[in-house]
Amino acid sequence: MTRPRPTIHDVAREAGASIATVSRALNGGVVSAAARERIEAAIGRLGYRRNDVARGLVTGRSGLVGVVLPDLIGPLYAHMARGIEDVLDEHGMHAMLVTDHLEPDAERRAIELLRARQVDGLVLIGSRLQPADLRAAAGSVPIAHVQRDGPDDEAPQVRLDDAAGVRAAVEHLAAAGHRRIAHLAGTRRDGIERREAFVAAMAEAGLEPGPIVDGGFTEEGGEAAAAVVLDDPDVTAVFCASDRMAVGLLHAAQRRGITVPDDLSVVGFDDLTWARYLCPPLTTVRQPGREMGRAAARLVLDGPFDAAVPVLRIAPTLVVRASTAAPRSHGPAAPSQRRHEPATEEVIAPEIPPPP
Amino acid sequence: MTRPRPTIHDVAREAGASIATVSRALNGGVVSAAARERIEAAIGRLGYRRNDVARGLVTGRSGLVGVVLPDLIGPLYAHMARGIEDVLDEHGMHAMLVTDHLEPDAERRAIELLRARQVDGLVLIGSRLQPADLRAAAGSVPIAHVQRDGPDDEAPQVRLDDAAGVRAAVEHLAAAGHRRIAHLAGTRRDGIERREAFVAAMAEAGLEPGPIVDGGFTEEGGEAAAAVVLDDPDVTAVFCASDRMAVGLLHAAQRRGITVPDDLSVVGFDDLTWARYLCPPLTTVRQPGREMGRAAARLVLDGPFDAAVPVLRIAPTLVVRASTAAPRSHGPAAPSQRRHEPATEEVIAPEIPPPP
DNA sequence: CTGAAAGCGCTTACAG
DNA sequence: CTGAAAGCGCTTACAG
Repeated sequence: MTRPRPTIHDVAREAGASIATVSRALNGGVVSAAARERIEAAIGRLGYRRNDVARGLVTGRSGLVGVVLPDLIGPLYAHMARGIEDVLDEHGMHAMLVTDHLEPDAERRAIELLRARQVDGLVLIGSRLQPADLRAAAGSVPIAHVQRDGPDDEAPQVRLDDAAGVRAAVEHLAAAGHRRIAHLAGTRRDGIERREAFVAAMAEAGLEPGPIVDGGFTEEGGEAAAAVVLDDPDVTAVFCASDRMAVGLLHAAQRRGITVPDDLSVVGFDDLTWARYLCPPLTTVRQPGREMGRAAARLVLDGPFDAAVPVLRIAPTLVVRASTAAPRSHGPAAPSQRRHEPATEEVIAPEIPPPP
Repeated sequence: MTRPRPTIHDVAREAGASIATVSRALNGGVVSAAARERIEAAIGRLGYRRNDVARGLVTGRSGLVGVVLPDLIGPLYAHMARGIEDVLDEHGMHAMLVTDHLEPDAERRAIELLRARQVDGLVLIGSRLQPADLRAAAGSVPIAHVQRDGPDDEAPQVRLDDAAGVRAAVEHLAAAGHRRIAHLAGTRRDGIERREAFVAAMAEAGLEPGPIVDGGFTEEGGEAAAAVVLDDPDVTAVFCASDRMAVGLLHAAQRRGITVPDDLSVVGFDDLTWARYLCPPLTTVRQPGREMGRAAARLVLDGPFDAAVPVLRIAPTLVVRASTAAPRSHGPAAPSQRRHEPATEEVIAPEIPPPP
């Protein structure tokens, strides 16, 4: 059972053909019916499987796209990976996933490793490498970014339309009657974009932005930042730049006896798997990870359709659950919003403004 | 920038050495200091990176371990993958992940694909292939299983000590005073093991098992199965074979106005990321996915230490949160258990019985 | 339609 | 310590 695996030579001998003919049979080239039959029989008898590594060496294509992502645990990244696999599958290609845990050094190593394995392309999720370092590590391998964290480079990228998501959230809150809305912000590039979009959306709604506090995107950060926000008695709603911070906020509020949404409305961002399971179920901006992954994979395989527009924006949707309601000063909210009924949710796709 | 990548020949020419010497320098062989210096300089100038695919072809080792797992979305599988990567990293090796979405056909294809890429080993998570099919697909590539779903084969495997986890859950419930405990079961192999362990643990506690209903491990299944269980007025507690079924049960209970844990105690299984976020936070049996992945990776790299014990059992822990309390007939539970305070949790490591 | 030959980018005895 | 040569398992013009 542990005898050396059969090679194309073994098949050729067994079938009474040359290896060139076997190779053609394997790759759908022109081969007489008789030869094909003998070869297939030999393959079956020997249990032969082509060595794709050797094949890749001569064809110069590995059929592999390298994916470097922060981790596999965050459901958002996993969804993106799934989207990438969707389109690679259609092309008979496969993904090789390497995690970098948000460390630039690990990111560089991951890229070099992938390059040494001759990947045909690279999808980088949340890359923070500087353009020069990136190019040095990746050489001439084509790249597509998803939600790149570092400054733009020449590679095409797909990003969430963060501003549209923020606008939908703020409009939802403003329409419910909230006037003083706080923001828990994150420090990455998309956090900054969301923060700026928050200020802009508030202005559009004719409102002053409430307190803006950095929560670093994490539960703990959200919990710490919550203190500042909850001390402001005029704040009736908080828009968080991530679901993880929203959880921290929810805990902090509960500890202080502040009831959501009666005393405070909370909106998250991402719609992670568990957002619907929170107490109360969280109103949040859903990030379509799988679609973003699909778009990136297409970008890396086909290149951008229009090199002049290297950023492809994907539209998020607002998912309205039970963590938002009218502020107390407006009287009790409708009964349907008082119940924490996870089954009830409403999805709002924000209007995407036409590209400038 | 898109000029062909430099090869070992280019480096040799640039450094005035032979490719054999360059190869030795690259692999830490004996090379004069002068030569090594010239070679390193040449590598830097050219931006050379070794082609690991070509290297693998001659060494016969790819440095890759193939991992086939149901999906990347389930946090448990992601943790297992992380554990596998932990130990591969220590060995300078890497994982190639392929998902099969629980379809045997996809599993077979995944294995063949991985074999064609010359993986040095295979870790199969939840494999359901028959031993013969498995061997046919994998050839002579070493295999280690994690929580294998199909019947045992000759490959070493790591499994959760399901029975120990079930026992801890049942003892916890029995100690709280519950007498009639129902079980939501799953149909996979580990579901069956948990079901049998449930019956055994109830007997040990001197109790008749309550109703046992199949919920297929899913939220929907749990919700459907819950109906049967909730119709039994004597049932005061339910032990679910998965957190996902527990969520379904929680929803069904809420819809009927049954309060957890006041009217009903609920225990889950797995401790998925969001179990602590449920209403109320879920008492559950934590499956140490990362450790299980680590153990499997060691198994596939080193082989089993003792071929006579091909099943390595990993101990789970019971995480006590707010979804369990004394049954109502025992009077109101302690106040600390009435509050849904996610911060409060108690971890109980069940005693692992010595191997027979 | 078929086969001999060159070559993909490396490593590894084997001589020197 | 170093280099020429063979070979890993394939594909692909090039002749026939």
